[in-house]
Amino acid sequence: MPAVSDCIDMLDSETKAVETPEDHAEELRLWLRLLTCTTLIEGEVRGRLRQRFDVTLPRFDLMAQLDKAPDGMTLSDVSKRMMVSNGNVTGLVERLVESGHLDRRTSETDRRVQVIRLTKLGRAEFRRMAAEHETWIADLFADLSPKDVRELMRLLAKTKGSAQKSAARRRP
Amino acid sequence: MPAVSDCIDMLDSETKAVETPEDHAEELRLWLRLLTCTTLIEGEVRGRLRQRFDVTLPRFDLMAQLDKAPDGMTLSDVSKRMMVSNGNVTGLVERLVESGHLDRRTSETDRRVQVIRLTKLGRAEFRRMAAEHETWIADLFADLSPKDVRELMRLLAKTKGSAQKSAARRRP
DNA sequence: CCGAATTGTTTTAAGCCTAAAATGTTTTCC
DNA sequence: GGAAAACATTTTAGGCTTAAAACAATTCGG
Repeated sequence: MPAVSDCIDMLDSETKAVETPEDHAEELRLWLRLLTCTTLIEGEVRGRLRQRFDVTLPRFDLMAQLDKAPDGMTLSDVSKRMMVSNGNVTGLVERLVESGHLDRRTSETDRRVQVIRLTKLGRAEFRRMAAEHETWIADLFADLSPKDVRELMRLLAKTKGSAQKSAARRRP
Repeated sequence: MPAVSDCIDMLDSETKAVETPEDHAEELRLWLRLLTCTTLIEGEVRGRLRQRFDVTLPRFDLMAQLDKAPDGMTLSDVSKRMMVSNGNVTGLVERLVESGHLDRRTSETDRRVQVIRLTKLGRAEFRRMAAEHETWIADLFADLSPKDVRELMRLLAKTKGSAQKSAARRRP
């Protein structure tokens, strides 16, 4: 049987007339668990990349973006895709050009734009790492059934949508 | 109708006699989506903390750990809980002691150990931030029904367990 | 009891990351 | 055409983060 205060809360939330301090402990716990999972997996992948290939995770991520774009990408594109700041990409690219994994040139048609591509070396090294990386991920998620995976995909898609809407509300 | 190669794969995966290159594209997509969700929410929370309270996310996270431990924690405890390196905590604590949010003292019984606590100021400021933080999280997850939340919690618990097992397999 | 592991923390070196300001380029629109 | 807005990138200053090595204190096993 619901307590009186619960009924009042329900009325409030329906009428939206009064703001009562609502309980969001469940969402908070969900967020912490989501963060834990990501941190756990990310740390594991970071460590394996370092041990097996002596490469950092951000470098790998950047190369992964470029592998999907044979014609190259602009720094802005990369920055949006990776959801990191512009300045971050500048430095990352600098180091990867230095090590011979990336090729960088100024666009012919718009001199503001820098187009970057994987070099032959970069692509070869990335493919080699990516193949192994995929097995790590499979292993990390090994306990999930195909149905679990589908269901998680669905719920995370909903989560992503929800978060994007919330972000847009703040920064329209 | 399944292709012949699929049947062969299924036999292989049952008998475990032959290693065939299996397809783990779904798990990979799941991992990328998980990472996207976390990055999205984390970035949003980071920005709001900075705008509203001029505090960084790591500082907030550290204070959150200490708020749950009135008797204080050792640096190692904090490091494990936050899943970050020891050296990271050292610097973070340094800055928070400097700003008057934390109190740090050497343990009486074990002179290796540093025990840190929130100061009165630290606790007050944290509580103020935490209250608002909770509403942000609620808003970010607003599109999820209570059932969605429960289901996500369950699947992420399973994911966490799976990842921990996988990590333990590599580093026993 | 004492040397050897173990544990807790700090230091070091390098890289990652952000927000904000600065720089150079293109587009817009009067 | 030219000023103003928008865009792409870099720079700056500061903080975060890691792995590995160094240091300090305790515990363990003989």
